[in-house]
Amino acid sequence: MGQAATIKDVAQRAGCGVATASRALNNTGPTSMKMRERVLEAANALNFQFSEVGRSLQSSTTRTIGCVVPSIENPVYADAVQGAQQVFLNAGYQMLLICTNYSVEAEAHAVRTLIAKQVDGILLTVSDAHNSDGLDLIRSRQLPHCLLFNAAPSGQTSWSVADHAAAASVADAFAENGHFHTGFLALNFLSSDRARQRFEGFVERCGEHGMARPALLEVDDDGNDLTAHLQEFLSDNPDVTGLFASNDFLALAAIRSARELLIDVPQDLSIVGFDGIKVGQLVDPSLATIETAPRSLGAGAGKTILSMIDGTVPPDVPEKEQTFSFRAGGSLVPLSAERKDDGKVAAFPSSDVPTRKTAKIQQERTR
Amino acid sequence: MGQAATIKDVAQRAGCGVATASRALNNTGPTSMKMRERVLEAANALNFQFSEVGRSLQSSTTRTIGCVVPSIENPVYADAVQGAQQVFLNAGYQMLLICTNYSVEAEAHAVRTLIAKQVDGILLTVSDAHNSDGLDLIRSRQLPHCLLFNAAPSGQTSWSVADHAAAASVADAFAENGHFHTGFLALNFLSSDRARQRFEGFVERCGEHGMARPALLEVDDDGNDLTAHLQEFLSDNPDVTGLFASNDFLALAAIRSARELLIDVPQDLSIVGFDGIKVGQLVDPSLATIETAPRSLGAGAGKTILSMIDGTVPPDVPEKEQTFSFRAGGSLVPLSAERKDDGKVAAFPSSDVPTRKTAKIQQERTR
DNA sequence: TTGAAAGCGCTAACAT
DNA sequence: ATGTTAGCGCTTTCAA
Repeated sequence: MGQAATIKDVAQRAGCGVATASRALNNTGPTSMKMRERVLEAANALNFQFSEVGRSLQSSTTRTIGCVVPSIENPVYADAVQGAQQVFLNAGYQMLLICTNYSVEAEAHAVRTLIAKQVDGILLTVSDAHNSDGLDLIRSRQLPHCLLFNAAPSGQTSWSVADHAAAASVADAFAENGHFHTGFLALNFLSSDRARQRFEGFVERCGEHGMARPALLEVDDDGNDLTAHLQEFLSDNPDVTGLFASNDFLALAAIRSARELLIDVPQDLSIVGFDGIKVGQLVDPSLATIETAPRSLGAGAGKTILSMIDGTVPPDVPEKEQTFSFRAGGSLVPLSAERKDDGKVAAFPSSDVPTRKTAKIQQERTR
Repeated sequence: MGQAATIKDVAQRAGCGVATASRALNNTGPTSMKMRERVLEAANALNFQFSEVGRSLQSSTTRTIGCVVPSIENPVYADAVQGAQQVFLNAGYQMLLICTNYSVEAEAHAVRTLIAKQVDGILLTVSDAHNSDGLDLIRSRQLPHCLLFNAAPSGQTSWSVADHAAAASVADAFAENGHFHTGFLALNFLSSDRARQRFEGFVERCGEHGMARPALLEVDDDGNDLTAHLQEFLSDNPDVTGLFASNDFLALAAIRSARELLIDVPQDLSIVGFDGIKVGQLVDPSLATIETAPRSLGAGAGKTILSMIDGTVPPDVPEKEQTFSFRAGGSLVPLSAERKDDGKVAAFPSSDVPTRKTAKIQQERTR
């Protein structure tokens, strides 16, 4: 096979015009049995394949959908992307994937690229859905699009986890287990509106439970020296008995770091994650976490885009409460009697007043 | 912004011919300062963006590369894909991603689709590199391509782990630790030439060490009832003290299953994985495994494709020995004295003759 | 039932 | 320095 055959070659070999060849190959318009066979045979002989580029130019449609996510190294995005990709494939669409590495500039650039490529729609997760150049660009072009993981600003569809409510349910879990002094561990806090939502939801519900205001432990690097940060954090906040990590990887890393510091999880410190990645159930102690369904979200968002493109009725987004569920695990246990202090604290303003703590705890943490 | 502006619109507004507009916008060919400015301004005013489809049709190049992998739910592929994507992006190429879910039919279909989309190259992992319709299709079109993870059939470039050698080094590790009766745990054995390579390499080296022929435990489902399979396997092969899983997820699942069966890992059963995924180091016991660098493989394969496209000299593929390294971990320890039997066994043929075992072990396994 | 031709957006060869 | 035009592969009028 030398150069790729075009429809012209097929027509020539079949001894007919290109229009006839097109009609025969596409089953569009009338064709005599005889002609049809000759064309099909010619196409076969030449190993003919349509060029989608030519088709796209003339139809101004590419059957391609762009997908922009921060990183598929995070299984949450990977699963979502794959869910969407599957939906697209079944509908005869292909997916152009761009990872932004949590950079807003990359987001905007990605969108520009996708627009240039004439994608029929864009599926994307942005850093901040309320302030995104990428999104603005898409809107100005009125391109079919759907947010994924980001809560939609207003009236727009998006497939996302109810981060605020989910995080609140973690506060509930801590409260039920007697943990009133908690911490929130976050990575990429600034580059993820999801993490911020989770923090807010967590803080708010903690307040409603009369718990101390969660202390924030923010790490920027890849969590390599998390151990040092955690140690400092715990010595700064000796009352903390429960830690909520903004994702499961961080939670797992925190468990490891705690182990290094000879802090027993869950006896000395309970830890809860977020996302519900597979390995969370394989480890010991198993990870208490918020279980989410990234693959379904991706698939749903994919279907939404497709329906925007062909004008059919879009699938219903799940109810807020359906987007997550608390999953119990060995990493969260009731506060042991010896670690209990006087329980609930006063209102938030006074929450940073140190509460009583036993010598034993101090010892355990510093040995 | 209503309909997307074309270069014609820009030319019209700038009061010049399309060629001039094209030259000005692309910095190709001569243009007077005055014209250039007017064109740029017009383009700006109209929010003009080139249509890559038009460009592609005329240049018969799409600056798009196809990527076909089994599934990005597996972090190994996800990392590789992201590594490649990054390389492509830096070179101004986009990536069309198709996941095959380990189906060979999907592989061929994906390749056909990518050819129709006129991709400039294809990066792919196939089920069996020595018998792949997808690969044949690509070859018949003489499309630039590069295998990823698959060992290349002959003379072809591929970026892959030296599975055979890596698996052999696992046999070494077991031997060093006194484990002479081992098992091999595999998933998707039939749909992955990698898994088969690993098995072969492992078996071969075990033979060289005078170890018993590894018993094969193959699971087809998603490893949900792995526990039952493992139990049966261990009671069928009571001598086995070391288990080599064909990937880290399986290894982790095996550890969990062992725990359910009240088998202590690593005291009663040592386990080694493959891939070196991140969480392996976060769990307890940490996972002994073969560490690989999927991201680098993806990036390397990406660079190879790009160099094939623009005719530059391709990067060197790493030496076999550089593609992996054994990573020690808590899941593999020396065989405890009480579990030791008479050590080395005879030659392979007689390896299925049951060897002596202490009552204690039996008891531990069945309690 | 078939074919000729226009045109999708762009670039490049050629002419001015 | 600039404009005109052909042509990339395809579909779709419009005529025949």
